[in-house]
Amino acid sequence: MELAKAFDPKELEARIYARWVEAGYFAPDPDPGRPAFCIIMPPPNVTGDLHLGHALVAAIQDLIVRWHRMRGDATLWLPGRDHAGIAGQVVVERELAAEGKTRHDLGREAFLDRVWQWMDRYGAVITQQHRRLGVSVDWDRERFTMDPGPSLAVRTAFVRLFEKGLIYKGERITNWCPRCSTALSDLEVVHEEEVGTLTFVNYLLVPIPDQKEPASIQIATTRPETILADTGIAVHPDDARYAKLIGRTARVPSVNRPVPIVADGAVQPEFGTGAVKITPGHDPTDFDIGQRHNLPTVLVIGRDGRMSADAGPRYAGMWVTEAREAFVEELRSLGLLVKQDTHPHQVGHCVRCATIVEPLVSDQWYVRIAPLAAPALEAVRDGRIRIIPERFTKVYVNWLEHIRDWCISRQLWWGHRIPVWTCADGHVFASVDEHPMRCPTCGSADLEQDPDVLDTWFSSGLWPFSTLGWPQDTDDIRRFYPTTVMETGYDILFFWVARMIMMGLEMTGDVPFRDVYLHGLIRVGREKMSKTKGNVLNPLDLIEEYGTDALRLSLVSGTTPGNDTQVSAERLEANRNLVNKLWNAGRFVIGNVESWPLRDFRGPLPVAPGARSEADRWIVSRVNDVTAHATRLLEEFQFGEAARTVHEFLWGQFCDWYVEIAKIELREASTEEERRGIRTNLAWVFEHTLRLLHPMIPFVTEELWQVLTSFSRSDGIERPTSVVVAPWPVASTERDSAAEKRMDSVFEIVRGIRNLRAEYRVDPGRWAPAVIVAETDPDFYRRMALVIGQLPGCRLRPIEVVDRLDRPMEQAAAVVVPGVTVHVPLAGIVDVTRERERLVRERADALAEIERAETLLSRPGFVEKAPSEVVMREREKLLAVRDRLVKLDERLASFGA
RNA sequence: GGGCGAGUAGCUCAGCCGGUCAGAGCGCACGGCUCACAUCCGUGAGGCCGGGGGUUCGAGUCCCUCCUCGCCCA
Repeated sequence: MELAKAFDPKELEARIYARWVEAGYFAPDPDPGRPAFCIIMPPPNVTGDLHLGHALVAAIQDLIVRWHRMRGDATLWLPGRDHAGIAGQVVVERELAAEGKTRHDLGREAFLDRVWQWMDRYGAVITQQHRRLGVSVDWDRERFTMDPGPSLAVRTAFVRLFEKGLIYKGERITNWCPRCSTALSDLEVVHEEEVGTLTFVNYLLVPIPDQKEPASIQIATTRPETILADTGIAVHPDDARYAKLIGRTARVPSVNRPVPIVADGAVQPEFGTGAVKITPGHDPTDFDIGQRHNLPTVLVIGRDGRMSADAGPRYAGMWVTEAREAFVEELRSLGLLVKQDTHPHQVGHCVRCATIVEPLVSDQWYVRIAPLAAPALEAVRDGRIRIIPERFTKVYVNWLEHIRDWCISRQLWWGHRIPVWTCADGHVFASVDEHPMRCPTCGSADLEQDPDVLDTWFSSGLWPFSTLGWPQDTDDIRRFYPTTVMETGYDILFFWVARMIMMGLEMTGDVPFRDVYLHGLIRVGREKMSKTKGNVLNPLDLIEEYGTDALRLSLVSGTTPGNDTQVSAERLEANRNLVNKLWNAGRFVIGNVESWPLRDFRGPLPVAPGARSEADRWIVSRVNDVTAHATRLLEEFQFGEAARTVHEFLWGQFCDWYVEIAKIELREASTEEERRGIRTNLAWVFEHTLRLLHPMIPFVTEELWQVLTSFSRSDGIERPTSVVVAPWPVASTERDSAAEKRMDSVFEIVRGIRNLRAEYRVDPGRWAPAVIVAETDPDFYRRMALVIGQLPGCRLRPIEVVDRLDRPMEQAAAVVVPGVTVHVPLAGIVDVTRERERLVRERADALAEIERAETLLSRPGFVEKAPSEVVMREREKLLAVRDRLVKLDERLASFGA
């Protein structure tokens, strides 16, 4: 088998993915005995290409899903797409605009046809992109929010809420986007600080004949143009300055409307003058105050963002900002303008188009949210749903405790049409039936459906169960609901996660998922990635350049739960290198394994005891440790740490040490039996590593796994046909601490030798003789001598191993570790003065360490209060370093110091 | 105004329940084409773990406080 010298992802990714799909690995195992594991993928908006954020979702979820599949769970990862509501309509409108048309030119039906065309086209693009990312989703269960199933779920949910009285229509203050020409929910308004103007205005009071009272009251406002719609003035009830004015009547400037001065606790006495104008028609807070005091509502701004006819002929038709200036001029001419101060304040913008949102009263559909929020709070508080990282629980709770009713109607064409009809006689009813024939009240067949559509997030809220077939009682619902993990970005905790929990509990009576894992946002440089900033990295470009595995590894390994993460060329390069390292380690292993008696994936291979060197036992022990460690980290959702753990094992232990040692042992082995033992161990360890890495880097691991296992296909034993469905490794043997201790000592010696050669600038090609004085464990060092001498950077030959030094070693440098001293007589190279300096330096280090340990051990309370293992470890350390000090002093003495 | 997060080697960041946790990658310096890999190998330099106070035998790791930056909510 010839494997390319460098890993080339392009050639094999598509081939491997196609095989996976064809083999049906991504469908959940039908065996009812297996535990069910399910993730519903957050459906990407079908408005354009996938960006890196989607790639992050794919990488993390695929990691979780592949891991569970390998653990033997019946695993379902269900993919989907979202119709994107406003965003979906906007992209098509933009396309139309390029043709000089608006949606009204086409009419509702033809426009919707155009949107569907777009959705089909981009739906296919997104699917293709997901395939490139290697997602192990069950494509047969893919869902689109506008499919018949999810649409039926939407109508069903709506009707249920409607009939329970939890959906109502009302004239309420609404966030209105004049550009999108639709209502928005509170969440779709983003507040940004802008420098505005605070305008102070005098309102004349209607005089009371006998009293000498102030003639006017002064208010402050950031929106003077809405004075035209004022229907009241409010002050704080405890504000002594205005106590006497409560109940009086003031006249609205310009229009001279008489309005009451009311007391309301919502007024902030320290803001402005402490008196505020009340405009229920155009301000949410004022609307509430107006409700409390029965103030009428006047509207002076229309849905197009211009002043309406009710603003009077002088202002009608003006843009709001124009009217503001003009009206201030009028105030000035009336002598009622006091002053204007600059004033930074928060201004709401449409989340989609950044247009300034106009709060105005309009007739919209709302979900009465309190009855839904209470159980949703309870589910998280009592632990039925766990949010990871835990700190977001507080954010979630805080939001739900202060939530307002949810405006769900949108004045759009694209989306789920509100399933409410009105008959000719004015009876209003909701119906699950898409085309009800008659009014259930009067039987009239003259029905008209509400023209509006629902907020996209309404259908998203049903996603964990609408995708599984709800409201029908399907096998999937029974098996996979509640789903197991909801994995998504923390930025849609409110938009989506909270609503799924509310809707799930209301509709199904059960939580929609057990664990919510929130990942951070991808940043490029300092900034959040966004199309408007133009810093969007296209994952497909990165895949072209670095390969899918490297991209995915960069995304998961750079990740800490809930924290934002940066993607950079350096990181991608580093991970591409890691993938290539694995590839080449694979080439080495595969090149050494002609036939591999692979018996059992779960247990350790039976290996002839004589063939098992300390190195073999050490690396097996390490595998078990890293397996246990990585598994635990995955269970804790610590994906980044898990990736780093396996990385360190692969590169820092397997490649740097075990492979290098194995090369030497293979060369030096005297029997074929021994060689087979080493090769078997190499293959065993490497195969384990491939499985540990597969959820993170599926392609390269699959390719190597296939080649590696292809050697063992002729023994008639049935095995997994892919690493995708191979079992997740189980740490099956105990740590071999004796082997680990011995090998650690070898590593320390080797590092010392390398350091010594580097420091003396010994010609790298030159071989030097050495004497190993092993006071402890001399037999082991006799076995290891050839290995030590041949490891990269050592070049020691010949090596003599003795258990005590019987002659003086002059002109030699020495590496001193506990129990062992390696003398390297580098005749003519070792500079006596330098070597003495080096030893003095090391002696100082040892002394410092001794002092540290002694101080620690003698500190009052330490021995009594610290755990005994810690104390023991420190004592051992102290003994070892003392021994080292003795050896160093002996060496120094030989230099006459 | 409330809440959250971050501040650790030149850069980007890990450090879970306090006790080799002072680390990784990149960068830098020096030396190597060693039969898996120069997308590599070896060696090395570099950090009062934002400031101050406290708890503890022991604190990047817990508590308080302050400073800087970022985010969310109102």
